[in-house]
Amino acid sequence: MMPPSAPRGRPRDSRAHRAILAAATELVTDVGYAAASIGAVAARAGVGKDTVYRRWSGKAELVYEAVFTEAEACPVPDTGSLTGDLTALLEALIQEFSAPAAAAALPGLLADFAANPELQARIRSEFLAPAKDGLVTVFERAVQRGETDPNVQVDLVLDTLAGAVFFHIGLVGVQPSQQLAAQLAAIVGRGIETR
Amino acid sequence: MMPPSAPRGRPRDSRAHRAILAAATELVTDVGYAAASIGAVAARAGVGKDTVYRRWSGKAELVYEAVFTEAEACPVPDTGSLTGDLTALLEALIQEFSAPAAAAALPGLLADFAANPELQARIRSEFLAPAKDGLVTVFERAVQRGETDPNVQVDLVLDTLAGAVFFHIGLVGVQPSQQLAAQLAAIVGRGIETR
Amino acid sequence: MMPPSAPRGRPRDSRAHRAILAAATELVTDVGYAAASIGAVAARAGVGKDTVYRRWSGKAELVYEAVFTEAEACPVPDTGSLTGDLTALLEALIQEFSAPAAAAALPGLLADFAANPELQARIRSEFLAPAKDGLVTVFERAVQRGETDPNVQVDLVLDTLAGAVFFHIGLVGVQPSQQLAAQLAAIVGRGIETR
Amino acid sequence: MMPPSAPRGRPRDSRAHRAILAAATELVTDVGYAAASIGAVAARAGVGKDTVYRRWSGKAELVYEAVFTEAEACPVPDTGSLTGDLTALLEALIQEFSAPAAAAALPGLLADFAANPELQARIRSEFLAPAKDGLVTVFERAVQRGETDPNVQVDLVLDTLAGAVFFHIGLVGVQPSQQLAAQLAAIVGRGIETR
DNA sequence: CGATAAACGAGACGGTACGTCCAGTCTTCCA
DNA sequence: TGGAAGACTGGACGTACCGTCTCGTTTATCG
Repeated sequence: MMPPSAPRGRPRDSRAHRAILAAATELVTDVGYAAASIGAVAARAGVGKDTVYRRWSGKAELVYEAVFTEAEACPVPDTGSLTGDLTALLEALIQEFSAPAAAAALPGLLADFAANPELQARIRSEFLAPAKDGLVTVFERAVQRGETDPNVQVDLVLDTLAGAVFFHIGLVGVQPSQQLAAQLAAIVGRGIETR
Repeated sequence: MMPPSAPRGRPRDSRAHRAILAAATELVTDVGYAAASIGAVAARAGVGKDTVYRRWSGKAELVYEAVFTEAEACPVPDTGSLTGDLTALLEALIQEFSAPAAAAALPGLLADFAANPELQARIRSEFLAPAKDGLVTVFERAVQRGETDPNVQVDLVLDTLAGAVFFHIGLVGVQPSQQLAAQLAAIVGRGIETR
Repeated sequence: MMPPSAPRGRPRDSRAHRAILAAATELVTDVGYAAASIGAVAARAGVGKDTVYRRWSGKAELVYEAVFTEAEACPVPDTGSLTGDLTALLEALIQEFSAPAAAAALPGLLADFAANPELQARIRSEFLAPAKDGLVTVFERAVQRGETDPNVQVDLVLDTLAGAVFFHIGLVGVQPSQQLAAQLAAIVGRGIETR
Repeated sequence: MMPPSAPRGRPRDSRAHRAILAAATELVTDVGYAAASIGAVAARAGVGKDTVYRRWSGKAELVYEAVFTEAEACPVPDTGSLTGDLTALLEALIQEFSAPAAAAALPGLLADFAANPELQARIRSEFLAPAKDGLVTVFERAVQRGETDPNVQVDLVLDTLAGAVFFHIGLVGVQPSQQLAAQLAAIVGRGIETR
């Protein structure tokens, strides 16, 4: 096993790292994803452009990390019912997507990810991974309770929930109502219940 | 009131109009939405840039019209059951979204629409309008059959269906399976059925 | 014969052309050749960088045209003696080389020309062409007067005179004295006289 | 007076010194002066950039030392005639200037020296110093022989000879002919002879 | 002998300029 | 007047160097 190779040369400055992420978040929130250029992020962070490109290969990767890596560590909900669990999951998803920076970044960010085959693969494997983990756990419990049967298509349900929230909030620009999570959970939950 | 105003001077050339739309469709399909510039569209159409800007105010409007105005005139399905009708609607939607030009254009196009308040309003009023009309009719019939109750939130269901298809095809890049429409219709249809 | 081909499209703006040349001359005089960037020239001229690159392919070409194209149209001197004619030619050369913009530009400019094979050819054919024409005429008259013989190596003499002036003024940075032209003319003139 | 002060700390590595000079010479010969960056020299020498900057303050100083410090120790010629001595001096100068590394470096190197007041002073005091010493000696002998008179302007003759060779070889790119030294010596020698 | 100090390789740092591309507008000639 | 051509200003792109700095490591002298 290769050890992480002796780290030679001057180590990267973590203050610069954080300053860039903060600047990216602010800039996207202020002027939008399309108008936020890497040069402007670097300038606001008080950093050279190379220092940005050394860490991220483009705007999409940078903004993704800046906006969607607060690792919310939200515990998988366990309300006792499938619909209740889905509602809780959706509430977290809605909150994440409707945060100012996220709402400003999402459409352009997803477009850039979708346009690049290498990044496209990361949409499922990183973007949706936490949600999927939660969803799998919730389904396992529901199967044990007999609420649903084991061969539910988790990926399809995940795309449906994420797509619904993204379209509703990110594109159509609707201010998410209090009941949104419950309403979506009701539709999808009942749609996959046994019987 | 001004009558349609005596069309003074040389009338616009409809061949140019069609050439531009065709060039836009080809270019988006070939190089993607982001890399398709207005200058390149004009050059491929054998047209000056101004001739494009005189008719459309930007890439988003142009590509929207080029890719999504084949007026599919598809009649509202009437299969006798809510799930059947939804399946038919979804099949049309999936076919539309997975056409080469549409798949290439959608993410970037929606991002540009979402970023511009003026265009954002048109996502619902134009993009989704035909689908919504069909959905309303289908629901009316389902209410008459007693399959569902009258206060279904059409817009929410519409966002869910469109979002699911967009995420599945446009972003994650999944080749749409034969059963996709039926599977989605089953989930959502059962989710809004009475009882 | 191809006519200059119908000049289609918007013609180039001669005001921009002149503004760029003026800005280049000023900037070279102010900050020196090395520190004068094309971007700075464009900015000072109130012009986009493309407008510069559309006309000149690099800093060397631009500065050459800006600094050395005042077509001095100085008539070939005819003082009656070889040494007198050479003195007059050298006075013109010294005046040209010691103008502020020229003195600031020359070393770097010649270095850039020398480094590029394509430009290197132009040093003789353009830079030194007017001086060479004058020198040839002066020699013809001297031959007729019997002062020198016909097989003088004009190019070598030209390199010697230009090199001497360039080294003295351009490199060593000596303020050219009043007698410089006469002194050089005396050395070189006597060196090529018959007997 | 401070003695050379006990040299504390690790002494400089003379292998690195030589490796840098060799790398600089190679690089200038291979890619030219302008394209030879300090970073590239350091990399080729297997050395950190600081190790270069610790010894030389810039590319000009480094390349000057790399290319023009073979201290050729050529003895002042003594052929018995002014023209003969000049020919010998010029042959040495031509050989020095037309060596591959020197020819590649000269124009850019002189431009950098000329652009920096501090370095400009060194052109005469270092670059031309050996040649000047020889020239002075040659002139002293010529005066003793009665070939020329004592108030010859050595500096001007030096600039003329060096300028002629530089222009002929360095800029115009002429392959130096066998007779070049003799021809130049003939012109300048006769030009400063008594009578 | 251990402390101290400088040089070393590597490479990250804030900057500046590069030359290209595109946006959206303007200006010319031709039909 | 419409249209093709193409020049216009402005600005972002991603790359390359600049000269400085900060690491961990090595090699010397000095107390």
